[in-house]
Amino acid sequence: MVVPPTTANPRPGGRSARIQNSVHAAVRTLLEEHDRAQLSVPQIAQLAGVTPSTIYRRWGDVHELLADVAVERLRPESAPEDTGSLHGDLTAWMEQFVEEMASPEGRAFTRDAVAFGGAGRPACQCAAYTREQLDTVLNRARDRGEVAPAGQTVVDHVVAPLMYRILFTAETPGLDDARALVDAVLERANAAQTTPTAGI
Amino acid sequence: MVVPPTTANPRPGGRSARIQNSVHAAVRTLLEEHDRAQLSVPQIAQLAGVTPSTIYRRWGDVHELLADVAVERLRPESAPEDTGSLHGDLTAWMEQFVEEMASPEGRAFTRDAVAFGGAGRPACQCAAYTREQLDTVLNRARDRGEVAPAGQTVVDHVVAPLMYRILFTAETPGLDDARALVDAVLERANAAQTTPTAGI
DNA sequence: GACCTAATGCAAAATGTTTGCATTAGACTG
DNA sequence: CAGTCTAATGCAAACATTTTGCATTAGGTC
Repeated sequence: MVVPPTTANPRPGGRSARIQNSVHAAVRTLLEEHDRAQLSVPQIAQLAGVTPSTIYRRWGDVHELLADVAVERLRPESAPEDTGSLHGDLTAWMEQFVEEMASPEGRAFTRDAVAFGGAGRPACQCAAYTREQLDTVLNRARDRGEVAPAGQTVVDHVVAPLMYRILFTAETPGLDDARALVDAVLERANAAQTTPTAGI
Repeated sequence: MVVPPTTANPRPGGRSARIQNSVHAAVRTLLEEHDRAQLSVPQIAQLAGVTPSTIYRRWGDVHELLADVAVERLRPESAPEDTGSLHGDLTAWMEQFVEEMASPEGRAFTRDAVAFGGAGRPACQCAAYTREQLDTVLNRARDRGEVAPAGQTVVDHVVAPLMYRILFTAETPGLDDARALVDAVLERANAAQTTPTAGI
């Protein structure tokens, strides 16, 4: 195996794209019923109507294919909703995020994305999606004149704790966890603004 | 495949233990030179001096074996060092933690542990190790009469942000990142103690 | 419309995985 | 300490998956 091109699609218009869609669809279908552990390339190939060797050549192995499907699945479909305030926007977005990620399917897809970390691509892509959505919310707030924490701060103290629970513990974070973390980070941002350079 | 017993060892005294050690050692050896992707069970079996079927029966597949090795590798070897103060203890421990986890090998082992999440065992075990070490440090501080944040708080706001960077981004968190997060969480704990029920 | 490249299908070869059965290590009992 | 019993291992054959060379085809380019 050399370097499988994965998602990058040199000929997006034609057969390659059709096959990619077909294979992705087959994987999603099979995942609904079968366990991940007993998901085979020949099986996927048959449902997708392609030869196994095609899958091996394009994706390398099942895990890279799963990671590819996971990234597609975890890509946000729309911009975060505008509720009129930072607190509202962030709460709404994080609630949706947790609901999506903490579900059994979300957890599994996230693990798929993390697991194949060769060059760190799939997981990085997911983190980039998240960061993009957050920055949209935060910039919108700044445009309104609200005080907004840095994007990195929100990732560190809201997203990261939730993802840690999802990946490393058996517990399922709930909407209330998300809300509490959002409240805390915004409270701190406001406190820091009210008392600038608090330490000196 | 039914339910591979994995690490649980009904007969810890004898041959089973020898074989487990031998196989683990073989995996660690092979990982030093070969890429994870081209690591095969027959190869491991040969180096360990066992039959492939033994590995399949005990571990199920390569990934579960890798996860098993990862958990062993990520198990702390000793109690956190006592530097005389919470700030010192926590800083020292987190520095060591980051150094261990952010290295290429640490990242890879962590991914292995997270990837095989069937019942969530391997990753949970790692999180439990971390929590245990943290609680040791925090309880030690409380015994000294120091103000210490809750273990969950430290996990959420120090460990989680670091792990998020390790798993989801290309960046390598440094010792300074760890120190900054520790400083911040302790500062907040002290502030909360100084001004109890700040909100009311 | 003719050419050119890269992706696909096909089939054979190589490799990896599973399984039934015999054997052995080690635990337990008296 | 010997006898017995259980579960783990080895072995080898059956089975499945993965790789690879070659012919073909889709689709982009001039």
